[in-house]
Amino acid sequence: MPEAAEVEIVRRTIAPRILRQRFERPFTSGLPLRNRVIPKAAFTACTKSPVAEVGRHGKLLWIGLESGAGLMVHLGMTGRLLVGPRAEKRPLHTHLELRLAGTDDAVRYVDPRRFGQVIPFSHPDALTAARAKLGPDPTELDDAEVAAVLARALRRRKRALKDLLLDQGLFAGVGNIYACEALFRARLSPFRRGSGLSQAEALALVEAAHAAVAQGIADGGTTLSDFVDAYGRKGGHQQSLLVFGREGEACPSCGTPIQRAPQGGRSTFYCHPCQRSAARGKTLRR
DNA sequence: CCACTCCTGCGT
DNA sequence: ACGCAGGAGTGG
Repeated sequence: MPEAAEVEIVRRTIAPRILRQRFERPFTSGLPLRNRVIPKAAFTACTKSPVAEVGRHGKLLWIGLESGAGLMVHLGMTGRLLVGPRAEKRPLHTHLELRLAGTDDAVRYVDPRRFGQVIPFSHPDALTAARAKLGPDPTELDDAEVAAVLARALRRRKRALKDLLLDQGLFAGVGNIYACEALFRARLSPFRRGSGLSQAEALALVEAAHAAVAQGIADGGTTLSDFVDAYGRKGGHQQSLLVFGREGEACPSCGTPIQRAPQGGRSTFYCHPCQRSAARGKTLRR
């Protein structure tokens, strides 16, 4: 559900509510997240010092404490990070609750499918290690140097552009929605190989990924069914999606019906005429 | 590259 | 009843 834009909205809405606050009295559901059960005791280090930072890199969100300990959060498909009155009924599928000391509020991690993760850490090295596996975040792709490096990296890979966009080691935070949107914006076929791109095309794709995610953030994120910010409010970008989820609808550019095709086990939405394979460009199917 | 896994919920 | 879902990992 959440890609970089949605996670950024969560970060922005939760940060002012928890910065300088201290957690206490963790509650855990005891159910595994991504097949792992985290014992409640593992969260006690998170109750010793106040929140110093709420950060994000791609889809990875973290809450850093003054002590250097903290929590990494990955929302998976259906994860929500909510803040609100602890007197309110705990939502179904709440797997972690941390009360905010001296207030009536609590932070809750809610995740029906349990594909997400909440990982406590006691030293910031753990965070550094996790971030080291990620490529640049789309929000930093307006940096000309970062964009050029990434464009060159794209041209060295043989995989299909759609797969490359979903590779978190290349574009941290681009998921299925924004990958489709970026390819449409750049007018590139999802099935083309990275190695077939010209430098200009590769750069256009990087810029399109940046623009697509930036628009998603400006619109408060995309809510297809699950996404909400830390206050439980839905996003608005689903109204402005150009191709994602619009199979059969008219392409906003040429009017041809949008196509859907399986790719890498997931759905790719695109406009066939607008996103042509280059005349000589090798395509992976289609 | 694909198939399959982890889960719940929703729309047809 | 079945297919599909914004993610990510594994194993072939």
